[in-house]
Amino acid sequence: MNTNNYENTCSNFVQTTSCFDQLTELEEDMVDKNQVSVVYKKGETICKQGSFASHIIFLEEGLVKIYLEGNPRNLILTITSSNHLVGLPSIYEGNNTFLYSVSTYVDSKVRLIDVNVFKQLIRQNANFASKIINILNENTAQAYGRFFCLTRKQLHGRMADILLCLSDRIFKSREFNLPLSRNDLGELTSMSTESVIRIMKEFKDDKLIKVSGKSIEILDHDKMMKISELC
Amino acid sequence: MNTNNYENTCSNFVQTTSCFDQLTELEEDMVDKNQVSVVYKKGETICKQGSFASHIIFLEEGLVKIYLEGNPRNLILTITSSNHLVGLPSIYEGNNTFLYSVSTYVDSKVRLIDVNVFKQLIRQNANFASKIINILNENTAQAYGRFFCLTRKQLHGRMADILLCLSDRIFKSREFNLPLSRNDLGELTSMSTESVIRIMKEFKDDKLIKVSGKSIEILDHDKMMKISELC
DNA sequence: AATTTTTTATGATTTAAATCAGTTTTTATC
DNA sequence: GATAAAAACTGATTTAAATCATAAAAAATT
Repeated sequence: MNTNNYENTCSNFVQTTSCFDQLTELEEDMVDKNQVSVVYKKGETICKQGSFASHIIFLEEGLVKIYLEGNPRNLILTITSSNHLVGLPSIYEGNNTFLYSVSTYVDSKVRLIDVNVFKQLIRQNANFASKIINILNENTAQAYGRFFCLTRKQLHGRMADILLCLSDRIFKSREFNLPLSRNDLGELTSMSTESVIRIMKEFKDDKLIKVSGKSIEILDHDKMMKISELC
Repeated sequence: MNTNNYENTCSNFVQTTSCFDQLTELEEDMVDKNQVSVVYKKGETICKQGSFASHIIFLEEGLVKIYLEGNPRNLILTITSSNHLVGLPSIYEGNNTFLYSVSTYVDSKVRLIDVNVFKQLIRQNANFASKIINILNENTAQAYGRFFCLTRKQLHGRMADILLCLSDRIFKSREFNLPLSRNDLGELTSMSTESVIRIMKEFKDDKLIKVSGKSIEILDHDKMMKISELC
């Protein structure tokens, strides 16, 4: 009867460019003049938890993981694709360091916007601030869902959840080329690489997914949802 | 060498009345006219996840848990004491339902503020919005810390973390009367009641804490910190 | 004060998932 | 094209922590 309704928790869905629509021409100019574009190669670190947060990161193109550094294991909070803002919690007054680290899964292009410009815009433009609050709240909802997923679901549920999320939210297609290793999937689902391999094999044997090389296809979306809900 | 620096993750520290200081007299009036005071008895539910969020909750006095409903087990996101705002994620446009449930550990007094008034204030007063963003970011930082705690630390580490948090952040004293049962502590630390009892006994035997009835005293704060960091 | 209910406590057993140890396959590099 | 390195895979073993079973103590109710 009562299932756990926390699915697709690895990433946000809505794109977050809309906040910039709230700016006046003058304000847009201010953003333009206080930002730089940077290209990162696969595997590079965009920002490091604890370092000074001088800028907000806008991911123009690419795929990144946002994670808390841990010993011995990191904790991935989200994976984020194109057109999302990253590092918003850094605008918190009284803490000018990054809450988390960000690194790339694939070659990625970002715009770095001066954090003080961002703070200024929030103080002077209430509509912009309102949109930022929306983004923060959306991020929070996603984090809570993922929090639930990782603490309450078992291996199969977590694996199903991530695969559905990759399909539905990141690649927006039943079939996709996954630029992640089994080890990456382990980090993402908070399980060992061996468990990832075993469960992927089970899903494959049960005809829930089709795997060939880096390509993954979701064959039975409904059943995957059920596994994600119950396990 | 490299320890995990996520402690005291069960609750926020900073009190959040300061956002109301940003309001004009007129705006304060608007808040006053659109709020009601309600008293809840111990164990009562203040709001239910998924129900319509018509108001923001300001906890004037009491102690509450904020949690995600789960089957078979809930997930406590935070416990919150006096002078904190609860339910801010409800101001997210496009989702007018509560992200989580809130219920009381002890008799509590709250002020319920109309959510539309809140949204209006955010749109018209950028300084108020800025303070709200600060609160949201603080909540996020706390949630991430707790997320790490529950997914990466083992039983002893989680138990030490919660006890320190109760001492440092909630009761602000080495010794305190805990209005929670061992079962409640289990829900809070994401472990079984039996495990809580066993670990509490170990801590007691090792002279880390002193327990008599509902009273708990932290005897060795340093060692507790170390257990929280490493386990 | 007696009885019921709840909470705390303790030991034995089970279980989910990690770790370990090793092989095969794929990818990268010389 | 040969060699090295990384990634994928498989089975056996270990481990952390839950569950189960039961008892004792404390609190609540009659």
